[in-house]
Amino acid sequence: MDKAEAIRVFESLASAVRLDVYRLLVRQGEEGMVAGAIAAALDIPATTLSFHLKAMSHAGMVTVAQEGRFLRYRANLAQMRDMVAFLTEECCGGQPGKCLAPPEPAACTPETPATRRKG
Amino acid sequence: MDKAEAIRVFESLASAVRLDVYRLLVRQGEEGMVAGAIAAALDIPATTLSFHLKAMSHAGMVTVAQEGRFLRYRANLAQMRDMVAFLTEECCGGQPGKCLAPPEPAACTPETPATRRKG
DNA sequence: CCCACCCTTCCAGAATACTGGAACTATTGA
DNA sequence: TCAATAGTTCCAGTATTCTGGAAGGGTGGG
Repeated sequence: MDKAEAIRVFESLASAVRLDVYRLLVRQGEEGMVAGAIAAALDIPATTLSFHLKAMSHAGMVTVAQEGRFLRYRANLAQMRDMVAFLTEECCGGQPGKCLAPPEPAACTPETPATRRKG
Repeated sequence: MDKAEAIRVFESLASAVRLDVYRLLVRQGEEGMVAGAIAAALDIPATTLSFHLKAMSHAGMVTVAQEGRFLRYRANLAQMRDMVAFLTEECCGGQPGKCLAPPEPAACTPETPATRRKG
């Protein structure tokens, strides 16, 4: 991820509407959501939502797939992880010792039991 | 970190100027930088820089300490970690299995126990 | 084909953010 | 106290983004 893309990612999350959309899609997981359903769930006019979805899609934070007349949007978690890696890189590159500690990846614990720790 | 604070954090990183300032401060580490030095390094007018530093400070992304006539700014890495935790929480809360895998904390290798908890 | 439907793009007005010169406050040194 | 320095706030002009109605492009059912 380069600087320009990182900026687009941050812009994708830097407003209440966009953060709401993103969080909604994250909660939906793989199922994602059709544009109209997002608009209904968040009570946003279609044009306004489309404006934001376009920006988020351009930033790679969401993916879009056509299903007949519908457009299904999904959160792209890989892009978020890349963004975190970008920030970590920023940090560690100059000051390894002062970098982010691996704080608690256990909050997530996807499938590696080795990463488990105290609750 | 609540939603409003998260938005401020993202706004702090969503422009080239601010991202440049933040990265510069990260590279400086604990030493930080005085406002005038930042302005000189990045070739930004004092007023413009002050505008952005205020926003970043309000978001908690940088800290400021007075040293005589000077104001020394430092990147607040703890806030960035909290932001990452906020995003992770978003993700894991609804879909633990599909959450961010612990990608490679080894890229950092902090191993300083002092950096474990946030200050 | 034709229409209903879903969503997007177009566009203009509103709102917000950015920029930087001038003035101001705070601190230091003489 | 006075002058110089560091940085901020004030303020205006400029630029950018956001908003949502109207119109347009695809898609599927009849």
